[in-house]
Amino acid sequence: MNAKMKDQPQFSIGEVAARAECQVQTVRYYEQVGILPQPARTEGGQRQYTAEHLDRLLFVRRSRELGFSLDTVRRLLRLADKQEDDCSTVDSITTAHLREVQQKISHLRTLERELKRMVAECNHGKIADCRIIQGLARIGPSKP
Amino acid sequence: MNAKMKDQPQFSIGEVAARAECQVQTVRYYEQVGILPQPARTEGGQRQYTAEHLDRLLFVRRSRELGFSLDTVRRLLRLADKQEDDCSTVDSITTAHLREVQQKISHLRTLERELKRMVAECNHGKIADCRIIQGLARIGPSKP
DNA sequence: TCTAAAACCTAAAGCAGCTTTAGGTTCAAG
DNA sequence: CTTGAACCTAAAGCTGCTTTAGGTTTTAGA
Repeated sequence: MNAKMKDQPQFSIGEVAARAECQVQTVRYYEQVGILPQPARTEGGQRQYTAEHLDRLLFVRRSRELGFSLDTVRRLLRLADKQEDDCSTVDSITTAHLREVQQKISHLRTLERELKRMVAECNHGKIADCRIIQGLARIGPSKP
Repeated sequence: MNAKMKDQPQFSIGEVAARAECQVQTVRYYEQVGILPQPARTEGGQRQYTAEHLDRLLFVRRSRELGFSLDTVRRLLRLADKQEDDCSTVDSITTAHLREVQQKISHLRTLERELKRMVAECNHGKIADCRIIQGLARIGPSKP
């Protein structure tokens, strides 16, 4: 068995997109912004992906689903390629992202409480008396 | 006292922006997209806002802080102007938005759990053995 | 073998909700 | 009267794709 075997192109763009559960255009977009390397092409100019490309795309999609920005995904990909490096950077990137997620949650919970209160206060009458509209119109919390 | 009194222009764009705690450019942007009406101008062409404009801007900012889209803010503003209408539409817009916020929270909580698990599993060694990277590289949950 | 449809290609614009940049003009204080 | 802060417009930039327009290639069936 020679080394060529593992390099044989195996997937069209439609196939990798389906396996990664994303759109074909998204795959092209990732190539365009340098997240995915340029694959080989057929004589007619169509992209041919290897299993390695697919793995990389799956990594990207999974990272995106977890809410990492494309820029962070780029950093994670670079780190993933340095197998012998220490994983502390990966750890701190993930921890930082976790904290961002937690902050978003707490912000949304504040909104949730506020919206619930507004809905609860609504007296279902005319807009002139609507507490929701009054709540929106009222001056913000930090006004002296 | 004549009716003119309440129409006297009172604020520059910098003043309304400061009171609404937003940027000057944001105020101009709202005018551009039809969220705020065009104010009078000085001879030199600078915008002059009335108290009414300011109220409207405060309404917009407060709605935005609660996460309503600009399009929804437009609808709320239209409703707010129809004082004698029933407020049921306002109620349903708010309730629908509350549900969206709750969905976002539950999505973020899923991410939070996942990220926490990944960070906890990290063994702080080499990237080759990093469970976080492995977690990102692994095939998604719905693969047979 | 031919043909029609499905899948692919590029380049550019569009979405939300602003922010930033560039290059001026007006206003208010000293 | 000058200077600097605040204002003006128009257009581009941001994120992460999606959509549109207008073609070319591949593939499955007759």
